[in-house]
Amino acid sequence: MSTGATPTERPLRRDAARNRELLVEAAATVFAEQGLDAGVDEVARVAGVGVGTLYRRFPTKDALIDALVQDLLTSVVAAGREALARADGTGLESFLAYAAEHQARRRGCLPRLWAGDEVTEGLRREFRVVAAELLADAQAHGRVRGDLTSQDVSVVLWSIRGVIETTKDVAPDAWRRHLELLVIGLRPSDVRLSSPSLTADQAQRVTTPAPRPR
Amino acid sequence: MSTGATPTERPLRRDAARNRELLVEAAATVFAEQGLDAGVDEVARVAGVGVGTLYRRFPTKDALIDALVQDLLTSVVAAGREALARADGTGLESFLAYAAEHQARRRGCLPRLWAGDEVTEGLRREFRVVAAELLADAQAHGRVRGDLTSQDVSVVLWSIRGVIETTKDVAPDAWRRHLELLVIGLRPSDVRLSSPSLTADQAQRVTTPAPRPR
DNA sequence: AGAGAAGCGGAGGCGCGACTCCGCATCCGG
DNA sequence: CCGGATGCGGAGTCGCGCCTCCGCTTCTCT
Repeated sequence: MSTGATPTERPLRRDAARNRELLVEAAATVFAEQGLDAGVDEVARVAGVGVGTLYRRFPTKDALIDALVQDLLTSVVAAGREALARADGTGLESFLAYAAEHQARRRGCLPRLWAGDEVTEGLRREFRVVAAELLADAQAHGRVRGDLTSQDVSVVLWSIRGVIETTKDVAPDAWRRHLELLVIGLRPSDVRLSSPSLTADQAQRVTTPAPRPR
Repeated sequence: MSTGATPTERPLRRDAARNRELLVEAAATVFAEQGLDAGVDEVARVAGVGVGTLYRRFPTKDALIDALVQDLLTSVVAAGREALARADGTGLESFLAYAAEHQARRRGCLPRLWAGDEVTEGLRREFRVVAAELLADAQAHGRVRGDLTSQDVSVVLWSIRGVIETTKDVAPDAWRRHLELLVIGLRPSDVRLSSPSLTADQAQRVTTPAPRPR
């Protein structure tokens, strides 16, 4: 605990704070439009600041991307907690919709959303916890199959990611119908599943690749 | 017609033909393990040839990737035709399984599978045709919802892509269970879908981005 | 077996993109 | 209203990865 990681280190001058916002916003836009290998200079240009400014606030391009990932994961986890509070079995479904919606909005950082980096790993852990609780709630109310695991919930979002990344700007809403079909598939049914779920261990390792190759 | 594009231009010396094979194989491996921005030199190294050899056979890195895409699309389309020949309504399901399986095997080129390049666009067109016919067959036998469109079939594969890319080496089979759930969702049901399908036009534009930006 | 075509390797060139540096501008407490 | 601290910009550096080039090797046809 103590003075964790993200907390305020010092107030940051007013203009500087504003520039930070501009940068994050610009990064979201640029990466969404051109993919993660858009140039850093382009992000700075769109934000209307110099590259120097960018690098003073984010020591590295990766750090900038991580900021986007943090934004996204934070609001998704928060939404999950909220949905969970209803405790009426409908939380899981609306959570999936919410999470999908936000993945679409912040599609720029999707390739890094589930792919490692210890900074954001804590948030992903929280995500897993919330997902498990939402699933338990939905199962308790008989709204989804009993043989689902919390890993299956993650997989749903990974699949939505595929749809979003493929349909990109042409049809930014294509994921909606897909999610509807998928949710129907999650409902209790007498069809047995023959393939095993991911284990909790595997699901965790998916989000934290090996040591430090990249 | 005439002497199309892919057909034999000249027999190619035996060792050269073998090297070409080695290169494609190496590319599949390397790109699968390290992603598409693995170095060209690495591919050559794994294939056991020099970069010069690689570039004599494939004028550009993109051309090498396209070769992988062609491989994949060709066998998927072929499998689709075969499944269609059964004409008993089960073709769609086994086609999806087959296509998913092959996407997993050739996961190195997934980011380019559905993303433009006029060379492979012809194959994607064939894919769309086969998918539509398989869907019609399945619907005629009452095995899937009547309100599905052939675009929905494509979307299923795009979503599988997301699962494969995310679970990568940790759990290369994770997509199986997901596909099972998805297929259940495709079955006829009394739940109405509230989101519209992609239009045929949109689905086509997804696979052929703008002019020549990139 | 010999000749010439076809193929091979890998050292470098070249361009692009992440990051650094430092003289100048802007903010804000007294 | 002034001075020092904080922040800014963008030209330049550096490394990396795609691709070229050319002297040598290997195949194949007679």
